[in-house]
Amino acid sequence: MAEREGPRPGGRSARVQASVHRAARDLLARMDRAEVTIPLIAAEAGVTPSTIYRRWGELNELLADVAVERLRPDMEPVETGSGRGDLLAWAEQYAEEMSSGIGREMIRDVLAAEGAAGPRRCCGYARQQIAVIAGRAEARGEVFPDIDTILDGVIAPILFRILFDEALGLERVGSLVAGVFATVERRAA
Amino acid sequence: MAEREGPRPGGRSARVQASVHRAARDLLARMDRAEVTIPLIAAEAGVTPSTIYRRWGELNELLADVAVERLRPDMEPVETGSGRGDLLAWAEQYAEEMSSGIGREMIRDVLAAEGAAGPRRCCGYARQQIAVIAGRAEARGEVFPDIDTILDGVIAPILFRILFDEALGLERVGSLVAGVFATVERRAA
DNA sequence: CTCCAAACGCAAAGAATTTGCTTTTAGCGC
DNA sequence: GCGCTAAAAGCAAATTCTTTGCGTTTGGAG
Repeated sequence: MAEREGPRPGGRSARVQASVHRAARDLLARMDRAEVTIPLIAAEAGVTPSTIYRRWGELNELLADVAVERLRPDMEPVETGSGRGDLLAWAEQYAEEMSSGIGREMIRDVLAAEGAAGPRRCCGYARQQIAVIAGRAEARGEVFPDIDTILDGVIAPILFRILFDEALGLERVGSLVAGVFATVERRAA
Repeated sequence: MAEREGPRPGGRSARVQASVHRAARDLLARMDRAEVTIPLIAAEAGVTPSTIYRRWGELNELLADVAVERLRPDMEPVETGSGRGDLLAWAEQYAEEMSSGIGREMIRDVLAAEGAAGPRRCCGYARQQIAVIAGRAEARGEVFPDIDTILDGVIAPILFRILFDEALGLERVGSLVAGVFATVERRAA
């Protein structure tokens, strides 16, 4: 589906990356995020710290890398029979995953890294999933909101509240979905 | 207006905090963000590093502290004659400030810190400013959207795009404002 | 099979962080 | 005013993390 960014699979480089990623995930699960250091991860992964420093530069970059990978959706949105139902189900699950403690931390890790590549990829993941739902809706001949409208009207508030305020409850997520549909349906009429 | 959180003004503690904040701001303006370290800030501020370590713990916390302070609005939203005009003007300025390089960095600094206190305060700043606009509109007897509606419908997309995608242009900000007004006006009719 | 470039390990040097102890300072009761 | 006290800062040693030079290993290409 998407092309890998790293080195060819199977090489030494790929093995090291995999074991470092796994070590980081394990340590994050086992101890407080503030206690995790590069030397620790290196020891857990069975490599020397300098290897990690040379590849990732600093802890934030590595953790961001790990977080982006964990944030990648591992399945297609469930089908409920209608585009609106699909979107609601997917958005509710998205909101729940993201507002969990671990989800919140992953978002922060992604945002804390240097460039904008990580956040963009995460945005791309959401866009992709919504595109799948939109495609199915279109195939059924339904009216369905523009993807950017959904990003602004549903995803943005969910993430904004998680990051800056307090996570939205499921019923508020439902209202957001209702909102983007109300606008598009009114426009279609 | 709001009570200070720090120690009493005028004490030694307050002087140290002020000089450290100023030193951090100066250094951030003068050099790359990745080059700024606690020992550097300490030297610039004329204190020992251990003072900073004891008070803030780590660089992120200090920078978040500085960023939150810089993000605090320093004036009331300008008056344009209508609530909608006020909101549009304020939102456009907000979007511009936040999407500038320095604004983006400050947001990231705030989000990178440990607790949720910093982000909440930033959200509170926006809420406060919007409340001022809403109050003026109400005094004129206008229909005006709920503050949370504006947070979700205008602020959230602005920040979401800055953080995860690409900053919105001014005309898109205008669309967002139009959107929340369309909904509330339709409801009022 | 041999060579090459990329990536890793090792270890020393350099920088940041932590910590115990001492000294300073601002506020408080007398 | 005058000490007294608790909080905060300075200092310096110990620890931990980060950077870097150099030799070695490894996987792939010719």
